[in-house]
Amino acid sequence: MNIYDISTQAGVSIATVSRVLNGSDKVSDVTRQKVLEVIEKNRYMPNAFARSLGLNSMSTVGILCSDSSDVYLAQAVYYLERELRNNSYTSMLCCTGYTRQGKEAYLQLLLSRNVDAVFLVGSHFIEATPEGNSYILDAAKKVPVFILNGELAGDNIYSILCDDYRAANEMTDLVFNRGSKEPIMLYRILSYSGHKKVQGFLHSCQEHGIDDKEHRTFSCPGPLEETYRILSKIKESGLTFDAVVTADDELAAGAVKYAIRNGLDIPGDFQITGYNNSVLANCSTPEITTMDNQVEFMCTTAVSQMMQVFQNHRIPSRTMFSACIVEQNTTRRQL
Amino acid sequence: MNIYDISTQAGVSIATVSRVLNGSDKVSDVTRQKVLEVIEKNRYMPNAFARSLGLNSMSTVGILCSDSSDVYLAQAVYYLERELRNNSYTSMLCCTGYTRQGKEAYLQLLLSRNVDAVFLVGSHFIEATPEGNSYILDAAKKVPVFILNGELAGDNIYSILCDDYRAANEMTDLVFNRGSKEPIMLYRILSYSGHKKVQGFLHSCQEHGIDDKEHRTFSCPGPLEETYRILSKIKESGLTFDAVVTADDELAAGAVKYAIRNGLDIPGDFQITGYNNSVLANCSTPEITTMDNQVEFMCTTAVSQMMQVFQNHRIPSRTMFSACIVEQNTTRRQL
DNA sequence: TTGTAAGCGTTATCAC
DNA sequence: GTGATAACGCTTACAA
Repeated sequence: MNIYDISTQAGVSIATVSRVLNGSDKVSDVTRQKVLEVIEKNRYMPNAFARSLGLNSMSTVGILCSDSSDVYLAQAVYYLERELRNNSYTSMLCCTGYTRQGKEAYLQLLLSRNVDAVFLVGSHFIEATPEGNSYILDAAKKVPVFILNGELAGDNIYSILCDDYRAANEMTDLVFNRGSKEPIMLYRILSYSGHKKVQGFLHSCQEHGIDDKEHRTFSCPGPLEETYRILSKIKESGLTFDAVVTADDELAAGAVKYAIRNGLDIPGDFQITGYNNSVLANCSTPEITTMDNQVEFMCTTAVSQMMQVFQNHRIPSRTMFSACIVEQNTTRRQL
Repeated sequence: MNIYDISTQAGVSIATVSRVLNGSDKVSDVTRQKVLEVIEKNRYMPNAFARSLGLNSMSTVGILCSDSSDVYLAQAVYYLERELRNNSYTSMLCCTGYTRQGKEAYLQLLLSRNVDAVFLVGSHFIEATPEGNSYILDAAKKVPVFILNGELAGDNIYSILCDDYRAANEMTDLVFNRGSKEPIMLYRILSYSGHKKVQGFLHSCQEHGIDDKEHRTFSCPGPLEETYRILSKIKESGLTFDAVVTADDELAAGAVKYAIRNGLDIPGDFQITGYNNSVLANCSTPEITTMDNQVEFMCTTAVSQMMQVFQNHRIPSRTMFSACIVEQNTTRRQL
């Protein structure tokens, strides 16, 4: 069943059928009615491939993320997809893993499918060296690229990101205000946002006269139990600490485990802060003080920027927004 | 830059270029080399739309799920996407929400994009009445439909699901064996799998001589704090219970909260079991005994079944696999 | 082994 | 308002 069959049955040309399908007003009501009837009767649906070939677009965008089962990224993917669909775009999801190779290959894959735009979700995508990011610049020659929670300067590239530096700085300030004398920080890796968070932590330490601050940040890329082990090792090494500022809620949950297993009183002896305001912060008991980095806002902003770009509006190449602290029971005495 | 440009530059016909692109062996090495060179030089990529129009396929499948930010569904989406990509298919993700309307609309949307198959992830898709599922049967007339963790009989429909009845039954048995005298059960809603889990719980209660078992199952669709409230209410109502068997890890985390806030000793006074073996089970302290329902296996199986269907192999319309208990510290005294 | 030409099912530009 | 007809860029018989 194609447009020819419909045109024959309705006694009109395919051009007219096409006009009806695309809501052109240059069709008489009588004709339109007749055509619609035939379409309805046959449950005809126009062929998407032929349509895309003509229009050179399938109203589809690519979402690239390292791992869509990560609680934070899963949220982002969810909101992105919702907003895109609200704007009549469908989403192709590609999980790249964390290797440069994967990221490049799957970006290529999306481009080969002629997507209209690409969203890179998560700061993992940005490498430290310019050559490391050349594949993104290449992609941007074909379609607009939106980087969520990461930043890269370049033509046709738009970065939408949370001010992680300031957020981590404020979070560390909070911990000091609540009585910590010697906090440490746990982060995953020094990705774009990981780096910012560490800097924010260090700056707050500086302001509060912590001398050995450079030795108070620790990478912890592994799963939950590793967080526990790393904290135990830090303790054994002789470094003392009374608060753990972390780069995500899972790390914080690991720190809660450490505190409970060691019989530490939270938040009296030991404060903990998370990041991302995810379900993990609330699953934990006590509920973890965390940072709401506004994933939903980030995603709606990104999609709305995409729509603007498609309408040839000029938009800023960099949009930064602030996060806000959600204080719960790992920094504040429970009510 | 299209196939004509390449053919001109290489001094061959478009048919030959096409053959090279598609790895046909009916091309001489010399010609192939020349063509590949030109392709390389121009960084030519064939137009996906034209290609799909000719082949009537874009090697794309639709993944429909109610909410991809749900920890369990996010896992499933992740594994599905990975397996599909390994088999050279890309994934269109559509989150439908929980209304019948949404599910139907987005299934239509995917079909209108000419996907090669559809995956329905989560038991929410199956309605109690046959009319409620007619839209799935309709879809199956066009493309194979794979239902993950749900079941529906029909031509071209394949159900891959975990034996939730047996799993819940075994989990409840475990709780009895560990000394519980009066367990209760919390479930989200009576979806296909929700129903099975409740039945499994009831059967175990039956076996263990619990008389008022019908009054010991409770729906708890809301977020974490609601679980706490519901448990408090049950307590107030006068019903006593010493174990909570739940239908997912988040419910279990809520039960842990309830126990801790009430100063109950876990697992001595109070046992808790989760479901799904998600990160939430391990984030909690104590770590929650949970059910590994093998999401990864489910997804790889589904995708491999899809590949078989595409090769016109006959495969069973229903595949059920068993789950296995991951016992942790909410049922067993910590080592 | 290579080339010619006929689809694939739309959209869009012209005439009328 | 409507209808021919030419793109769109590929795959694939069939012919050579």
